[in-house]
Amino acid sequence: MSGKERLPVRGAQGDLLRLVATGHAESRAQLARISGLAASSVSLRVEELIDAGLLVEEGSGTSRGGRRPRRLRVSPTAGLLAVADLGAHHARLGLLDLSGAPLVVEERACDIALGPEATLDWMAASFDELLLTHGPPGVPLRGVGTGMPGPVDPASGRVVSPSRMPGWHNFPVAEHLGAHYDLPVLVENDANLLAVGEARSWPGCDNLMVLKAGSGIGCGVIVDGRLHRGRGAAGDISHVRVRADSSTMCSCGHPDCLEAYASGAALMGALSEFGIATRRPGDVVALVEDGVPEATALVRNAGRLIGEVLTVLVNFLNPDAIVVGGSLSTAEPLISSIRAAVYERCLPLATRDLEIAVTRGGPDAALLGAGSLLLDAVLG
Amino acid sequence: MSGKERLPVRGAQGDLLRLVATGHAESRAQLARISGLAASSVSLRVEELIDAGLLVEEGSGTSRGGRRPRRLRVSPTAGLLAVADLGAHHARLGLLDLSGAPLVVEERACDIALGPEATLDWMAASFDELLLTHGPPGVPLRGVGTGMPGPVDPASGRVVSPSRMPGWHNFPVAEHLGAHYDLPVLVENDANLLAVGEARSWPGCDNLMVLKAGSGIGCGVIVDGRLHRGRGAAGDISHVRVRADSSTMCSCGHPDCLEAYASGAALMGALSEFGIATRRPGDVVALVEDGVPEATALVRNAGRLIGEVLTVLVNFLNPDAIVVGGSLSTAEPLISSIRAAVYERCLPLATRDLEIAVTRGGPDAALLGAGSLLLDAVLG
DNA sequence: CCATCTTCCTTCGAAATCGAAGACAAAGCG
DNA sequence: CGCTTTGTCTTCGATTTCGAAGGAAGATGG
Repeated sequence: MSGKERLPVRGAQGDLLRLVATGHAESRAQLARISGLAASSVSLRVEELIDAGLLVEEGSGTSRGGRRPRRLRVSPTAGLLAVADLGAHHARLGLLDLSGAPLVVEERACDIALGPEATLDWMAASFDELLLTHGPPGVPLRGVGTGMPGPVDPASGRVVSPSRMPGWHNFPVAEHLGAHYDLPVLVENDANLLAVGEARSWPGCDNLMVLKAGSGIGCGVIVDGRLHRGRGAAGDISHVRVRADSSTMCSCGHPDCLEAYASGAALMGALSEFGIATRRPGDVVALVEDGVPEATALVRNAGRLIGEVLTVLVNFLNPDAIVVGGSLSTAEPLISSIRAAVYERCLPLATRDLEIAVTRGGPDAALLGAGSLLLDAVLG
Repeated sequence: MSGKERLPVRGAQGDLLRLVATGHAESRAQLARISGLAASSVSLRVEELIDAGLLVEEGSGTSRGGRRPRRLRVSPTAGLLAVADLGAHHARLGLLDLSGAPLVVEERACDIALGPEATLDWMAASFDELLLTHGPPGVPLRGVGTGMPGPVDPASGRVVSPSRMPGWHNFPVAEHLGAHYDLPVLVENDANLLAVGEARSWPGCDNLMVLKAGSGIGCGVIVDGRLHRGRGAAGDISHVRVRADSSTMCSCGHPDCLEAYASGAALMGALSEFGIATRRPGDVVALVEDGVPEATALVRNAGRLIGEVLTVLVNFLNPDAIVVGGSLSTAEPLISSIRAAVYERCLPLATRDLEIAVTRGGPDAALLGAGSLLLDAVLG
């Protein structure tokens, strides 16, 4: 593997490179405006970055009434990032260039129940394979990152108290991956990565709640443009008590958690009581689209419960938008019931300019989020 | 009035002065560490600030094994801030020096129902009086700030849709005060000011929820060390739906809002149905301390309801601490029921290091918060 | 086509910042 | 006491950044 050399950027150069890489700026003038540096300083540093082969000039942008800007891009040869989004039974793996744009993305079957060592070694092998088949020769790997379907302590890179990951509790994921690669390693909760990825598609929205509705219910929170982690566990909404007709026990030991009614797993369980078999949350969406009334009713109820929980959070956080992602997000009744509940019950002041919408970032949003966070680590 | 001259600080000088003023640093070495500037640059700028009469050296600090730092303080002659915390029937008014330390604080009766013009003119007159009687001669006023018992749009300085402030909707408070003083003017929600003030007493806690339990229920949110405003309305928890035995309509038009059960006003109303008359939320606390069972039961129930709402927010925001302030905060049963509800129902991961405590900042915390935010405006 | 405007980018001297080296001042310890 | 350790603060030359001015390149509008 060719690529243990550190990126030769520091200080202002790193800032500028990051701004271009993350898509916040694509001309010298924009860089000057956003970074706060003087235009002359920007020109100097950009010159150096181009000489170092990290940036390239590529065509010119559009202008309304002035000289066209010379568009800047991160050089395709500047480096690669290997990123993954690990799910219970499958993982998305990809290579990104240093602008965070994907070169390859593949979805592969896997099984996290095999335990951390087996899964992470499989992941590393998959990365190596991707690099071999799709990595441009001579372009070094600069960082590795992955999302986990459970709580992560980002400082130590460990998974903590995951509910659906037997054998993973307290396993040092970052350290284990770091043994394969002597590079910056990022380990983060999957909903958080989704949130960071989505944030790129919502310019101007500095405060976002990004719901991931799949087998479980996760939520990533963007405050002031940055991922909010709290003490490491922020974003949990799945164990909020909801007002339900019946009374169901959640795996956490409390009754009537949101997760016990509105998660994909809960919906699948409820459907099986009607004698309807499903294998994954996406099957529930298919049933809804086919007009199966039991499925529609269940999804609608799930949306209402989620919406009622969001009500509290919307009044409290007053975000710019709520974004719904995850495999259940394509179920139209889910999002419309969420909308109805939120708009009905929240303060007008909080919903005045609130947008509630499905993912804009596409299926690779979480991978892009991983790239975005990794860039911060790589461009120190 | 002596004092329309701008503070002659800009750029790095302002940053350094702000760090000393807010108490984040009190020596050159600390300034260098926190600001990120080189020690030599810090020394240069500090020299200039001392020459300009804005900083003074005062004694020396403590050291464990090295030369003692020369302690820096903002000069008492650098300027004054006039701050107020407006309540429904009384206001606290004070003068602070530029380190945010109070020179005088007074509590005076007033009535916001008289309308914005009368109230704000009264406030300005009170400020002038304080300056005349307590302001050191020759020390200029640098900024004016006030807290409002209702939602505030901080950008425009207007009060929006206040529930208990007839005649104030959309009134340009900042502009009106600005007509008296040609100075930076700050207008902010009272719970937000309390939160900022409290944050000074919770070093190391970057994420705080500060509850203000008085006639109403407000909440200020500190995320990443800074006040979170969202789109301007963040922090509302009073109109969350709670699980109550009966069904009560709230003034906002929805049933079973937290405010309808747990606010000081609601408690007073409930007590009057028992034939117990109270005039202010503090009277309820006195009844509790006297062991009046109806009062204790009501307060305990209020705490439980508040705690259940906080449950959701704690899991979501994962803060370092919940601070309870406001006139009801001294009622012991309130805080213990809040604690019980939160610790019982929240995720262990979220409550592991969570502290739930009453105000540390004392009665002037909101004024200190106003000072803190004003400093940011003054030391631009 | 030409004057005019806007925006982008560079040039160059002035100013701010950095960083390494060292002076200064105390605490800890034999 | 002297010696080491730790930490604070200043000096000074090298580097970086700033900002004003102007050149470059295109849009706009007669």
